Amino acid sequence: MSDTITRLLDAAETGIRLRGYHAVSFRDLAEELGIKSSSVHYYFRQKEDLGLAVVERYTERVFAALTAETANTETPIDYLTAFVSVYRHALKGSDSICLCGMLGAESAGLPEKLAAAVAAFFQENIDRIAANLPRTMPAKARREKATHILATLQGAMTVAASLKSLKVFDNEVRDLLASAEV
Amino acid sequence: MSDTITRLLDAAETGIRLRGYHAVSFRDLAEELGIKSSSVHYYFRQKEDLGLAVVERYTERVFAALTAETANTETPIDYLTAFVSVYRHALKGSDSICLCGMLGAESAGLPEKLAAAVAAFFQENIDRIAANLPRTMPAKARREKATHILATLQGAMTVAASLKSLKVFDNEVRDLLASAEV
DNA sequence: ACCTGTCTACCTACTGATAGATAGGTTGCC
DNA sequence: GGCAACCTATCTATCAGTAGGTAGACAGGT
Repeated sequence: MSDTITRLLDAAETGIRLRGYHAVSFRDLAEELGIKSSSVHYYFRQKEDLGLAVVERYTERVFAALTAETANTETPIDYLTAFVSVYRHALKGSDSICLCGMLGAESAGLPEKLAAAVAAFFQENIDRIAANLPRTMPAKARREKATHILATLQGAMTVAASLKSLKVFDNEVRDLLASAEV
Repeated sequence: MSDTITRLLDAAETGIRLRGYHAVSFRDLAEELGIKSSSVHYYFRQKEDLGLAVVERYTERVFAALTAETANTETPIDYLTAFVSVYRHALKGSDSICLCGMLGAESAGLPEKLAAAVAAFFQENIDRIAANLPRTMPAKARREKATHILATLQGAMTVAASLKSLKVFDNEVRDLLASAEV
């Protein structure tokens, strides 16, 4: 993948995660990269294409990290701990919330395909968590618990970002893990 | 308060909660009301002023509802149940997330005062919840638990909105209340 | 000769914002 | 009572700036 595309995706991702989809413009991205906005259109015909590419790359990256981090976990609690640490790492590194946490909030104002990609990201997260909850729980309960865990994670990032406190996120997560010790 | 101001605040609040601050424009608001965008500026000199007014009114309304709903609760679990139902009601009525859930996510891209007002809203929520957790818990633990509850609530709304499922929110909340029975 | 990546130059639509006009209502004073 | 002054709520017209998007030229590498 060309360097410009990577830099473009990086800048767009950062912008969306910090300020939202509608606050990111081709001109700003171009300026950040030292090129012209028409050159951005060379790579991404429409803004929607760029947004889709950002979500796609993000989804792949997160799931790759999730797969790697949780590879050697044995108990549900180990799995969750590893799972959560992936998100914490993301929050810590960039001081911004989950890309899909932002886009999920904005979803009513997004192009349909983009909103669908975000929903798919959430669903996949839920499925993965559910699959690693104790086998003793009924499938439905696992799904619901998994949704709860994802929602808490997303909400923790939002509240932590607003209150500008990474500690808020950590406390969240501790509570989450404690309550998961079924 | 003049009818136009009320309608303006209503339209702005709906727009922000559905699509975000940056996706709301004076022209769209004006058109919705059947007036000109310059007339919107008559009431709110700058967009920031409008945003501030929306947050202010929302804050007052939510806390008034919270105060009323939780007035006759006795146990912490009763309090939390009532607390959560205020948010559920809001979600159900409008199919949109908490105003401050949206603005909190966008906070890095908002005028400073607006971001501060949103943070204050979160803090007040946390304080109220914490004050109604069991007295047996140490103050610090109560603060953290309260933050956890608020974050879950906010996250549940975001995920529910993206997956277009009110049920997601209900499952969240059930889990939340279950885990709160200390 | 073609392809890649970038540029200049431009378009239309929309942004938040301002100036100045207007019509109608209210107030205060002689 | 009548009139001047002011206020309210709206308008028209306009601004500079920015949005996303397009067409066509051009340089360099294959």
